[in-house]
Amino acid sequence: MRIGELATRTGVSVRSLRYYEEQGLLASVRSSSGQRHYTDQEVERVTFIQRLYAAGLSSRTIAALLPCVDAPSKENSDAALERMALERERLSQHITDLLQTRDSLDAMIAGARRHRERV
Amino acid sequence: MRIGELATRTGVSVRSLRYYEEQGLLASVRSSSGQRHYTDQEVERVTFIQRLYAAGLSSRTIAALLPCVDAPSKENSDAALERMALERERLSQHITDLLQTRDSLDAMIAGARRHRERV
DNA sequence: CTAAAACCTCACATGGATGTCAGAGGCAAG
DNA sequence: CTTGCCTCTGACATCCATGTGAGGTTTTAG
Repeated sequence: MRIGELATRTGVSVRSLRYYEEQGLLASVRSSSGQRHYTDQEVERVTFIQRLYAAGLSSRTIAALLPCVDAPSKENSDAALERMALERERLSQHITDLLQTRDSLDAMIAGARRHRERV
Repeated sequence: MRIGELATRTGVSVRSLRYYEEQGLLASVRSSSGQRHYTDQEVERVTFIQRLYAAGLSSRTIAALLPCVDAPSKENSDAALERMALERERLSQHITDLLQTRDSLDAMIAGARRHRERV
């Protein structure tokens, strides 16, 4: 498929897909005229990239991890393993924070509700 | 206390504190010479603001919610309640996504570990 | 064959929170 | 009083993912 279809399938803008390629996160096969072509596999990969972005990882970090997903090997696994564990920890901490924040929000909401009914 | 102390106590830069004030998130009492002064209360408030930032809320949104924390009233509670519920929902969704991402990361890590031991 | 739609590259713009610098004034300790 | 640190405002810089537009080629549909 071409880039437009990948974009609509993943919900990611064409611009972003090109950016991912520029950052080394996403590969494409070029037709003789220079147009990018992708396989169905890439749909999954793009959503995975999006997920990592949502987890707060930067392009650089994602670029460092992806090779390990693609082809786990001695060279990359050692360094990447550590990095993944690190990011996993950061993510866990972040989730904990967010849960706490949600509790705070809930308390705020409950407070507002109480106030409203009292009046 | 003055701004420097608030900064070190909260771990937030002086620059950011001034920015919060500019955005209407944080108030200060000015001395005759124009220096900002804060009470201990503000320490808590700053960390709360940080928490909301970490939850992905923007300054605008935070500014819209905070009045409701400060002084719940008929005027603000009605609109803010809805907004809070909305943000609460967004946050919940985000947490769900992150949990999924963490699972993916765990799978990646497990894969790398397996590979390493196999070799 | 032609027109519309999709694609290409390059480059500049945007937004949001923060960093940083300059120039000036404030305040406490020696 | 002076020295050194803190603070003030204002402005410009930065990072990063994305948007946007120009100018040009390719593909597709009629």
